[in-house]
Amino acid sequence: MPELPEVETIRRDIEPYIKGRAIKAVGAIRAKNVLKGIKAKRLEKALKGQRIERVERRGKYLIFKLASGNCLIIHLGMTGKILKKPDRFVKVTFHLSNGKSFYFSDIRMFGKVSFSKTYPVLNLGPEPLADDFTANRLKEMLKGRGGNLKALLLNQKFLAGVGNIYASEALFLAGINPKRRAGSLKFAEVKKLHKSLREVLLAGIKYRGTSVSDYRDASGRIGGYQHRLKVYDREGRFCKKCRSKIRRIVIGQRSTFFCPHCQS
DNA sequence: ACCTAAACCTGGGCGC
DNA sequence: TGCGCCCAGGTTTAGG
Repeated sequence: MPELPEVETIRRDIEPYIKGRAIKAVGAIRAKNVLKGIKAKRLEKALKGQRIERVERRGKYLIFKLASGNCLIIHLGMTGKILKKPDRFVKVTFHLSNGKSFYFSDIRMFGKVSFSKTYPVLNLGPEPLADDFTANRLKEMLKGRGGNLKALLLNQKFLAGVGNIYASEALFLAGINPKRRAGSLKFAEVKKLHKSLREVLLAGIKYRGTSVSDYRDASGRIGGYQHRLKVYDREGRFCKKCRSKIRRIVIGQRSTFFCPHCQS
């Protein structure tokens, strides 16, 4: 489910709700599959009494920074949610010192909850919305890459936070065919792609994420960007620019949507 | 480096 | 109603 804009929306929802509060207790229900590198008992022991200083996002990861320097790390996978009110798929419950709680819920259990004594090393590419991600930097990153461009945009070690929806949308906005070789882009195209990536991610945040199926914010509400998608999930429908039919192809086992006319 | 397939899971939608 | 497919915002691993 959640790509950079969805994770950022959740981060902004949850930080003021939990900031400065201590974790009083941790509950785990059928959570074995979502706890990575730590068992429920040890996680509770490690977190108990710790004050949450801030919530950061790196790529698609949420990093809950604790006053001790320890970190709670959550990746939402495909269907993971952070909720202020529980639903029937809650796997881990975090009870806070003020009597409130927040919940990690996940139907498919591709999400992961982990703990680190220090700030985690996540091995991710640059943050697309950071100032140091420039068109020139993207040009250098693409140089000599022989693989498929759209597949590369989904590679978190290449660029952090872009997922299947925003990759298709950015390529449409840039007018670039998803089947292109990554290293074949001319600088004018690199500049367009750079701008488009930032534009679609910022718009995704502005409209509080894309709910084509499971995504919900921390209050359980749907996002708004699904109404603004230009190509994703629009196979067979008319391109909003040129009225051609949007096509769906598969690249690297993932659905990829594009306009064959605007992205020739 | 790069590609493919499969695996991890559950639930919803659709055709029959 | 029900069964059997197919699909899904992600990541990892194995093998070629």
